[in-house]
Amino acid sequence: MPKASSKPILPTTQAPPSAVFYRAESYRPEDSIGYLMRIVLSGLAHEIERQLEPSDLTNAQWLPLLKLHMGDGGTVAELARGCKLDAGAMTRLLDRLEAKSLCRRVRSVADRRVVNIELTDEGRTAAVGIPALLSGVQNACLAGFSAEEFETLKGFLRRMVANAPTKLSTPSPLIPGGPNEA
Amino acid sequence: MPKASSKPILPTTQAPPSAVFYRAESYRPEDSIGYLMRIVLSGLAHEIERQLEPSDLTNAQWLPLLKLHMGDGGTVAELARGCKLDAGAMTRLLDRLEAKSLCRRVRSVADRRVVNIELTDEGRTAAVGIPALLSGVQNACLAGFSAEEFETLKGFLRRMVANAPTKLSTPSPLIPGGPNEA
DNA sequence: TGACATTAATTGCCTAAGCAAATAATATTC
DNA sequence: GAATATTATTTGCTTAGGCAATTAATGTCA
Repeated sequence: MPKASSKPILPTTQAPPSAVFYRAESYRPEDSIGYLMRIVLSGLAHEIERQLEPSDLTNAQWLPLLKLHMGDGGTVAELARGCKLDAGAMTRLLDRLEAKSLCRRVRSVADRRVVNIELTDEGRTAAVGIPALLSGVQNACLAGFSAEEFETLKGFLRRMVANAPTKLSTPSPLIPGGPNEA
Repeated sequence: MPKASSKPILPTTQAPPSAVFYRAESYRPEDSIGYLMRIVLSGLAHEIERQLEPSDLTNAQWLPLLKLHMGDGGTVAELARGCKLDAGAMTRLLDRLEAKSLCRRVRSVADRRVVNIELTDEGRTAAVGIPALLSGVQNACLAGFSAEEFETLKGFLRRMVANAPTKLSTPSPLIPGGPNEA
């Protein structure tokens, strides 16, 4: 028998322990920023999906569609990078978009490895409404916030992104090699 | 052929439009709080999963294990509610925990419909380290924050939770009467 | 008591995302 | 120029979550 977890979890003290806001002895999940952000995000996702219903899009599908519409990536690999998804996941996501006639695959002639993704007319129609939808949902989420609080919040979030273990955080921006040239 | 999305998305103006921080014309995904929170959360999840590796737990599995350890829910339905998961998802999650000998199912004698979930010794061993792990990861995420900024951030998040469309946000507290917002 | 409703848990079917391997096309290097 | 490396895409396997239907046990009520 493989026996799963015989040894306890190591503390692994890894990052600058500058701040000590949470302690094991008094830890309560519902006070944690992870828990709170999870609830906010799932609420946003739920509402976005609800409003997307008439256009037959899911919460996972609007981002690649929007990227395509903004001209920000036109191949599987570019879209996967832009949406921070696995290439395989993007392939299957595009399968579903293609099945709904929202986009089509066109094999590149310049480099026959790449597949260019093009929006269909239906795809364009579905895409144009997305920014308004996202704006509305997020504005509703920020009801009661002042402009200053909004800026403060974004600053906090950006600082947390910067603290993230340089993993999946941003495609390339602040990594050794070079800043965001994309 | 059903033809997916012939009609554009309706604005659906739904909530108090008190704040207008995002506009369709100038919408940029990477400035949105949803995008930023998604990056922070996925960074947290990634690091948690990395540190959970030696204990053979996944990011989806530590919460029910912790709930069980804290005595916060001992049946499938209670755990599903506490983790804001579908009952079916919880059943299968427990299948995987049970396969790793971290918990076991015990049919209740008082009400033979319910299944009581009990931690095994291995499950308890795996659970005790979780609060320290979560505290460490989230403290690292908050590196550079002052105590006051930390409180401000939590306040912002709680206000966004309250603004969420009373869906999935909190299990039941304020649903029957109506929305909690002013 | 007996028909009906409710609840708990499970299962099947779907979307979804990660990882690894396979395949095909292009680059690089000797 | 041929062997090798790299890149783009796809596919199989896994965990994961939502929704709907099913089954079993318990409550309700006329």
